[in-house]
Amino acid sequence: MPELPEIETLARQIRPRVCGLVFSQVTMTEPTILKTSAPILKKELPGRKVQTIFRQAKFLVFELSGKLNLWFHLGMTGQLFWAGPEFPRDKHVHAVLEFENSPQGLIFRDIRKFGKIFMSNGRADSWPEGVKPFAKDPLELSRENFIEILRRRAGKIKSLLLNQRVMSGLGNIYADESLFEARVHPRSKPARLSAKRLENLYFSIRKVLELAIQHGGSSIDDYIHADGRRGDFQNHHKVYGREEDPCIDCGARIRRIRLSGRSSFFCPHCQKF
DNA sequence: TTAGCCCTGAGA
DNA sequence: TCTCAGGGCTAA
Repeated sequence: MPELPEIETLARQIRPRVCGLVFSQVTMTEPTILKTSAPILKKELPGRKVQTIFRQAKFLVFELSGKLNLWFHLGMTGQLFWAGPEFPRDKHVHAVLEFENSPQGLIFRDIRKFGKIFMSNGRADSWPEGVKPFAKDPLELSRENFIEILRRRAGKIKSLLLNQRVMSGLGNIYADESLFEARVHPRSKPARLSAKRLENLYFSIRKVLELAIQHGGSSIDDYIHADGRRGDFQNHHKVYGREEDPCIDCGARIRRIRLSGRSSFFCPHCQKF
């Protein structure tokens, strides 16, 4: 569930706390989370300084001294937060990253274990081995690029928005919210939508993402901030999770359909093909 | 393009 | 005990 706004929020919160710190000790208890061997990570991280932290697609990337980079993907239920030794190490805590001269460290906790930690060498923006590069996100894309990318694809608009090789950053929640904002039906085919409507969708996506970042993301089940607080944007969802509720615009009942194996919430009256 | 898989907790 | 939630990968 952590999508672009949630990862961006985390990056902004973790950056001022962690940049400049030097890793001291690393504890890994769940091998499936780690896409780099635990012994290598335990050996490589201590002594390295965190230089920058940024978001790339739905990944949180730490650029370290000595041309080493640490990539986090939170999957569905992943949490990365700043806590001291008093925080209970329950069975869902899979990694603890500690720093020199700091009583607090970073805890990686993930109930469903869809999250992953990767390591890469060289430039911070070069993708880790074994990860097929993700596409640009809608905040990076120009309006012209956005329209061109969608127009040359077959398939339904919602499925394309969820496909991280088409564009990255959107997940089920923000795809539904953006399509509602643009009044576009999730089963629409982009090739059949006018340039004007695609342009409208482009600006709707950016508006929804930026508003969600301002609200610190959405906390539905597990997503929390680096300090343990929750995001607020779930209170502003207009269609996601609102099946049978009245549309805030026209009063029609919000419907739910299955698309790409995911629930899609939309207003059958407002959202047109 | 779609189905199934990974995974766990919540709710029926 | 069964079903559902879904990010991203793989196989058909």
